[in-house]
Amino acid sequence: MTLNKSFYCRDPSEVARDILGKKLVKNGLTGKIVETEAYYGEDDPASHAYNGKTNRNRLMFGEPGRVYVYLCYGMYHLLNFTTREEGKPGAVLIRAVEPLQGLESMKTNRNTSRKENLTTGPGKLTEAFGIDKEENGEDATGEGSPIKVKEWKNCDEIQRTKRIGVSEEHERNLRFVCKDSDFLSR
DNA sequence: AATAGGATTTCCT
DNA sequence: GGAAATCCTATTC
Repeated sequence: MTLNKSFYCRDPSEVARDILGKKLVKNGLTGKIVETEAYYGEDDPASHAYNGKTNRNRLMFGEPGRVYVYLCYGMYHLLNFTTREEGKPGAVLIRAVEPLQGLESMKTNRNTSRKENLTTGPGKLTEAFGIDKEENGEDATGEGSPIKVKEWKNCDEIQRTKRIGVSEEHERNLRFVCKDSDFLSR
C-alpha cells in the first residue's frame, strides 16, 4: 500500500515519526526509512520556508505528498516529502535508509561497495537512488508514481533528538530515528 | 582519531 | 558578501 495524501496531510513531526520503518521505492530500488527530520514554516528559523515563499521552497506551501528535492551546499540533492494542507508550509527530510533491494545499482551510483556507506546520510541516499531535480514536484501518492513510500514495518523503538546541521538556537527535538539501526547518518 | 578545507547553488543582509 | 537541512579527502596528532 502506497502512503496516501491523508498520511502526509498532518503535522510534520507526526509524519516524520510515522514514516520510520516504511519502504522508500524508486525504480526497483528500495530501502527502509530509519532517520527523518521535520521542518515547519514561519516559526521554524531552520526551515527554508521561514522567510516565506521562494522559487525553491514553493512546494512546501503546496499540497501534501509531493516530492521536494533541492540542492544543498551546491552539490547534494536532499529528498523531502511535503506535509500539511495546502497553504501551510511543512516537509519531512529523509536523512537515512537501510538498503533493501537494488544494492548493485546503489553501489554503482555511489562508487563504493560498503553497504553501510550507501544510504547513511541525506546526500548519500539520493545519490544511491539516483534522485535529483528531475523528481522535484512529483506526486508521491499514486501507485504509478516514480517515487513513493509503501507500508511495510514499524520500528521497534523510536528515538527523538535534535536536528543535525541546524544551529542550536530555537532548535526543538525534530529528528526521529529507529534507535537500533546500523544505517543512521554520521 | 580528530580536524580542516573544498565543491558551488540559492537566498538573505 | 556570506551562510546553508552535506560529504569527501588530506593532513596532523
